[in-house]
Amino acid sequence: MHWADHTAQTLKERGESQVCASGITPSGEFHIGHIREILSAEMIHRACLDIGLKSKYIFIVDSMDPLRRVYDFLSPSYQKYIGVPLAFIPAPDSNGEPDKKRGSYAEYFLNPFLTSLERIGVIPEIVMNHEVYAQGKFASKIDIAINKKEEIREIIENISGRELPVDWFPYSPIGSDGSMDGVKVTKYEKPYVYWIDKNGVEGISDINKAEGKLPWRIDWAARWGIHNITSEPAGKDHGSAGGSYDTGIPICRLLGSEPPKKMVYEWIQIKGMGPMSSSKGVTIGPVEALELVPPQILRYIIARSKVNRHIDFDTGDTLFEMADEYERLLSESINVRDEEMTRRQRIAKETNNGALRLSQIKRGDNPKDSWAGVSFRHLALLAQIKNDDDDVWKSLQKSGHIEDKPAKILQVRLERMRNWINGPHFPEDSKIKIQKELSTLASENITSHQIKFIYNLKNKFIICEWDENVINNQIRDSAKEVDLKIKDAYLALYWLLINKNKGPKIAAIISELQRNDIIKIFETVF
RNA sequence: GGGCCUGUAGCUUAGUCAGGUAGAGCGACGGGCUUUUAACCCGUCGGCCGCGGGUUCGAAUCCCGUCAGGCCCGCCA
Repeated sequence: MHWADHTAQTLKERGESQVCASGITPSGEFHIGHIREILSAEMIHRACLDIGLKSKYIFIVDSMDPLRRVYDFLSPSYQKYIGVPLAFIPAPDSNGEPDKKRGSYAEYFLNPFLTSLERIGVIPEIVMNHEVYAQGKFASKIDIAINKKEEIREIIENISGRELPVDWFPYSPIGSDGSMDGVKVTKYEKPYVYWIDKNGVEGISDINKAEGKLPWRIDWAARWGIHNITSEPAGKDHGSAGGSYDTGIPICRLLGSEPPKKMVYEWIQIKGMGPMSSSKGVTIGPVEALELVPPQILRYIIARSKVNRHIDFDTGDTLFEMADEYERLLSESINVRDEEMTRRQRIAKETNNGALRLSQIKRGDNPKDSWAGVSFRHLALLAQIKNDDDDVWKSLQKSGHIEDKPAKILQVRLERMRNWINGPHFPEDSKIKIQKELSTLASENITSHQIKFIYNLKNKFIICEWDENVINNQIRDSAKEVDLKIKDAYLALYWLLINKNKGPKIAAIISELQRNDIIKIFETVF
């Protein structure tokens, strides 16, 4: 069974109605790792719906979280916003300067991410945490937290092993300058928290308004109750022993609600895509990823991996493998009869089908409709040797991949493929590089017999029609005339033209190149 | 120091929760397609399931120990 389905089964025991949630702090650019946070929860949500439970998926934006430090992409003028909730800070302009016209810091980073989410079919109910505070929904939790301050302190100290300062208080009011740093609480009289900030200014915060917030560990535990969250997968940073998940569970109960069951997912790591990018520290964002990869396959990368396995995301060979695996599973699903399968094979099939189901953009879409019918590798190859899309389609018709016109999904896929090939993330090994002259490696592998063939072929190439079929016939004729095995003839051409011992149809490559260029390369042999 | 996760074929892994003859893909190799392939089809090779012990009629699976790798415990998913 797929992990999301399994989780849904477990949740069913808890009740008919589920709320799956993710929470992310919009402190900077979103990246591919956040996709796992989102999709882990969203797939559980879908799995719940699929077994007939009621479920909703909410995305809580930690807009009330303070700016921690001045990040590299921010100008030093952000210094004054440290400790200020991200919802109340202006967004940076292209120089990293605060610019009030751009809206809030939180929304500035959030919005493009939401666009990406929509493209992978994730339409969450957005909850801006600062609004929840402003609506007074945190008030009762804040009140309990303050009244049970010592119990909470004990939980955090015992479980996390961390010692809290003597003047620790389970509520951080916003000071006179907007920052929560260095604000000391002096008194609590429901619903008012009295304080004195680091500038010596005294003030009052109303717990019914967004005039302060609960510290992270309590905030998280409180929101589980406020939104009735039943499932919230968390990153391993929160999940490790003594982390915020472990303290959150008893705190949530103390605040009067039943917490979700702990679920921890592993990180996505970005594997270097070759020496160039890894040293430059290129990270890949969801927007960028979606320009290369079809949305179903991006979802599949998350769906196929168990939550506790880390994922090496890279835009090189593994992307080929995952994409082709997706295609293969789609076309395979009718292979074996169920009764002929062993228990293990059945489990594997069930899990795979679950992954495919959850990889669709819209819940309920038939996975088969996302089948392009051509492997990534093959398309990558055609895209490189055929500059015109129509020639790609012709080639696919000829090879029997498609019957007549390419489906929309295939057209889009080719477009993305061209982006990938022309961008920095395409793996070197998969690139076809046309040689300018005979390489040393090639000269070591070409025999005198093969040189005779090339000489013969050159003379034909000077006069023949420049068409793929004609060219191919010339190659075969040439080989026969000098009594060379066809296979060795092709081998010679591979070595000479792309410096490898194998490759795509060589006639296709040659026909895409200029006659004169080919002749020139040939002449470097003699 | 505390803890989590992982270790199965050259590579990526399924199977571990509910113990019952070790599955798959990629790669490699071979063959076919009377036109080559990084297309397509067929086949072959390849695993002391990290190591040692225990429980069991039976262990990749449960228990104990051990080694190796990755990661988290300073609000970065």
